[in-house]
Amino acid sequence: MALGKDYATQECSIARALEIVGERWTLLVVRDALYGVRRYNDFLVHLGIPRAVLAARLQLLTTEGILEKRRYQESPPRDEYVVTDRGIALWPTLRSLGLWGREHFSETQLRAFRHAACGTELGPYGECPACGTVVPLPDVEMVPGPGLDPDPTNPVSRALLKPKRMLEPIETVPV
Amino acid sequence: MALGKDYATQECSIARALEIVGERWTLLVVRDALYGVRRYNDFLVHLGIPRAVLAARLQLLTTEGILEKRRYQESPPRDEYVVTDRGIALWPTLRSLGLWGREHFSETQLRAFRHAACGTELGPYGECPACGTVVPLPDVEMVPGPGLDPDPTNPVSRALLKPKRMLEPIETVPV
DNA sequence: ATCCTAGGTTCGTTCACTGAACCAAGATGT
DNA sequence: ACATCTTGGTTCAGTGAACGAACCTAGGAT
Repeated sequence: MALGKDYATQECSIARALEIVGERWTLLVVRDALYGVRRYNDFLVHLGIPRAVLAARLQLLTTEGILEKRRYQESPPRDEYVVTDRGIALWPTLRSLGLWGREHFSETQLRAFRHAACGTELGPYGECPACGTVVPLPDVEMVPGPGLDPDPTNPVSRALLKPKRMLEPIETVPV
Repeated sequence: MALGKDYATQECSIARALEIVGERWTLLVVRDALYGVRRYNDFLVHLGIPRAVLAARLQLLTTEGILEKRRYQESPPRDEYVVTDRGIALWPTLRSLGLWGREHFSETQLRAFRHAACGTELGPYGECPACGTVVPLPDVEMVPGPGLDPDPTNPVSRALLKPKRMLEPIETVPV
């Protein structure tokens, strides 16, 4: 976290983690990356984040090894940001944070996460109650919940209305 | 998060959660509260946080039902901030965030968490590998790890050097 | 009468976030 | 040939939050 002083005096790995992902917007960028968002403009329209801040966050997440900048076409040269294993490792944190937000501050469920192999909704720790194992993120399927706006204006939210695997790139359909 | 605009456009319980606990310092205050820190001055010296910011965070966490302001003596009137169930519910999030920070950005283990009943170190989801159950926070014992400064200057860090139960108030010994 | 403690508030400075404008390289349309 | 569009940014003035030092208050203690 970069507001003048950091948390350096904190002898604590939570503080270390927050130095990296504790700034405003950062965790939402990672969340979107786990959802399959990869491109600058998709982050931009989905998050409603100022362009300069997005550029700074993508830069920082890349240098910290949470995202990886990767050329996906040569002409014109275009890069996408793909989440790395280090970013995927943030999934339990984001999952439990979202669970907390839903249980304490939300009325309806916005998204559900299921074990793609058997369709069972995940338990609080990301485990499949039916299979009894913790489901790796590529095997998690995200499905829209009842509280989600059925007709969002931006194409990224529309792409995220369809059930999809986590990490799989989103398919934005131009109008 | 209160920087002009909020995350209101985000239809996501992660964003809701971050509106509450996503501001700078907030999660560290909650962490300290779970560790057993309860008093204004103890938060102050342990976190090195500006006084005004601490007052604002304690206020917000209280109105959001994460901490509870409670009079602990009448003369002179003194209040302490005790973490509520809603705050305790943030433990899985903080635990996984700390685990991520340690695994990816830290060399040594700073603190270990054990099942007080059997002494077994907790697994990644806060479960006791020996007992096979998720350990409720009052039954978790925090013990200092090898990476911790053995002779910190402030009394709160000194109090946290001793193994102790989570949530139990810290015992600061005046010099 | 003075000092100390706990828990704040006030205030000027600094710094990050915001939003709008601008920029650039390559593709595409006419 | 020229303008326009798309993608992925940078620049910049204005604003609001964080910082840290100083100050304040109520009640004990010396």
